[in-house]
Amino acid sequence: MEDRLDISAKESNREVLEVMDTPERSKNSQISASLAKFEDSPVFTFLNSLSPIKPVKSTHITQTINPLSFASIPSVFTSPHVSSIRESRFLRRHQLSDPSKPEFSSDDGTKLDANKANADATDQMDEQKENGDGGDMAAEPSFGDCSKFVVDFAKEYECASPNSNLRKGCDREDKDMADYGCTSSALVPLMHEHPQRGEVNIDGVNQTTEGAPCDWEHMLSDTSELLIFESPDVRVSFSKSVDPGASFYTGIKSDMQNLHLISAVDSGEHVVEGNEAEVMSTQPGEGDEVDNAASLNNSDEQVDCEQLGFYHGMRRRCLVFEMGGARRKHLEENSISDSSAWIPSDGNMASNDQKLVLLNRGNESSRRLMPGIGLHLNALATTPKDYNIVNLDSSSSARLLIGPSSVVNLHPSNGGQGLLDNILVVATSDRDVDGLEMAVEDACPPSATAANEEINQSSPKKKRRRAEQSGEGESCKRCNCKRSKCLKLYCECFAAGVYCVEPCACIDCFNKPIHEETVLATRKQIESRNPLAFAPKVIRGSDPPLEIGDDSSKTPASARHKRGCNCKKSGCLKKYCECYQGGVGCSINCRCEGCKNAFGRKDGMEAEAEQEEEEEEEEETDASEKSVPDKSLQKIAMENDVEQNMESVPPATPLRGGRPSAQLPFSSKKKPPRSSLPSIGSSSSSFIPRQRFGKSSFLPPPPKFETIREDEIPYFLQGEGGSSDGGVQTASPNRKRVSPPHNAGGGMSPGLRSSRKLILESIPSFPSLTPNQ
DNA sequence: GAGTTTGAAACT
DNA sequence: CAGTTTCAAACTC
Repeated sequence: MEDRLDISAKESNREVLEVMDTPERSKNSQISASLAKFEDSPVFTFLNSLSPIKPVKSTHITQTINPLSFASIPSVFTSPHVSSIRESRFLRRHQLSDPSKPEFSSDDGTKLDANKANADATDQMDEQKENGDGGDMAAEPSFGDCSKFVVDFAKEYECASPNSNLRKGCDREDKDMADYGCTSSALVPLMHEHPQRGEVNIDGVNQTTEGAPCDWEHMLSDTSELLIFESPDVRVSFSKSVDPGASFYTGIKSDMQNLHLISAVDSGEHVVEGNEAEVMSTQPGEGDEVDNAASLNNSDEQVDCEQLGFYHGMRRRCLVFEMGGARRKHLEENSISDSSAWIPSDGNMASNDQKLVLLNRGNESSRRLMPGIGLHLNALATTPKDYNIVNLDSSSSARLLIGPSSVVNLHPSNGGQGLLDNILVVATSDRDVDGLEMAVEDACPPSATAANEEINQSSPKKKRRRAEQSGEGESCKRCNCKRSKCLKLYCECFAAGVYCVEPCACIDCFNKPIHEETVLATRKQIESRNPLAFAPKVIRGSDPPLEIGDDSSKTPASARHKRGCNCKKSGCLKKYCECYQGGVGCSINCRCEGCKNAFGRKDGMEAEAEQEEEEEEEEETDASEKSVPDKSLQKIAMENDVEQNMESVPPATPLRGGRPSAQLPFSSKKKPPRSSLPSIGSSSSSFIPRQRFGKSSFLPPPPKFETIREDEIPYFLQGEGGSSDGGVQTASPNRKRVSPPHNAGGGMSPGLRSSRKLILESIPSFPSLTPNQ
């Protein structure tokens, strides 16, 4: 009895002494006295009799208690229920706990807090002692303290740290991490470093720092894992009550944590993250983003921060037309910075990849915005489903399928580059992403294909050769506007939604960040006139061309120019033709005459067209068409031969080779009722390859325009497109014939091609979609 | 590199 | 909405 009381009293004193001083001592003495009295009380005696633990010396206590504590622990780890309880406790503590143990954390702590914390701890211990429950109870509380530590630390930093605001960001994250130590392993060491701490806990439970520490460490380690693995709730709760931004990031973080869980070796990290999440969740505003971003990866936080800063510093060439995009952009930036940070750091490739993916996913899920059409650049082209993690093998080649159109291989060796590519790809698929592209590579146009190609060409200079080679440079917009001030769609840059850059030879250019307002205003104006003005011009259906036309095979991936061309003389065999330029075949939307598009002629050409056309148009087209087109075709054919094959696309050259006779008929005059638009349902399979290899598949012109998958088109856009298309179609002579009903598709989006679409739809492209049927 | 051709965009 | 003009890219030489 005596010993025990003494011990406890000493410990209490010690604790208090550590923090406070004289006043506490007197208090302690008083406490001791009171305890002595209490000792004599019948209740105490009774309790003692009940308690399996006998008042023994500290050494004994240690021995006895450890086992007990362990006994309790296992249950905790194994039982979800228990864990949940623990979680609740964790949370509760979090709420109730005072900012505590500053002494352990760092200099930031305040004395008062420390005292308070110690006092609490002492009290707690006393209570435990009084309860006479030296076994599980004792262990539990102490254990709770551990978690409490974590939480408190976090909280402390959040609330108590004088610098909290100022230090938001890298420093802070860094420090927090370090101080908290929050990895399980770190946490334990912390205790070691502060014997007092150990005493505190020990008092009620396990007295010494000897021997126990190991167990503790182990225990804590497990605990940390528990917290992370079994307490998703905790993380979630963290994000609550936070500003949206913070929540958002936290959420992402959670995801990331999950990912980490999968691959991470160090469980401790999770604990840290948990705390981190909490901390971050409480931070308001912009800081959150920064902090979160910085802390996306504990191990990389520092780097991330740097990266972040770096990235923020980067100039964004893309036009930001929508706020929604802005945020997303932010995220992407983060992702990029993270990834870039990872690149150098290497070892984390795997995790990095994962993170990258997560980020993207997070973006998509949380901010899938389909704002204005204007952002066509990327936004329209992306779909969550498109973000697939094909393979996250860090060791060999992590393969990420990011974005609708591209599959990128991340070879460790390739490392940075690969990652970058991925990022770029992602960017490509995302609306705001152009910013990324720009940042990394100047101003590559949205077209996924082009982007990929460009990107692959490590040298930025390569992009510029647009003038040199028609085929390639296109991806990067470089205008040469003289009179439009680059504020009209004439300007490729502007049309692409990017700012003009150095390589541009434009005169009097207003399409620069400096004139952002002007640009935005102009853009708005244009959009008001034509909502689809900035929308992707090419819609890529994922399914194989459903078009039945003879030349159907020609059209790769059933992609179509949204509006269709209006070529009269080029035979759709030159870049004058937008369809051709976009690497897609002409469709019913086209009003072209004498279409010879190597990628696919107008649909209608087939049946009806042929008949009528034969009659009407043989004359005109023959001569002219053949002359020019032939060259083009030949060229195309060659190109196709070389590069094609990537897709299942039928042999290039379809057009001429396919049916010369048909050509004539093509003349624009009549279009078959069928619509050439790709079916909505589409397996991205065909699509992806195409994208990935860009021009490879069909050849010549790398798509000049950004493309979007039809199924990805937002409703409003579809409607728009449909109407607009329809409008155009109806407007054109050809169209009139067809005049597809907007809603012909039935439930389908209004805009898409009617009749054909209907048919296509009936054929389930996606399993997921069909289930209903 | 200059000039021509072409078709989209813009305008009336 | 049709016709015309403007524009800049694509193309040719």
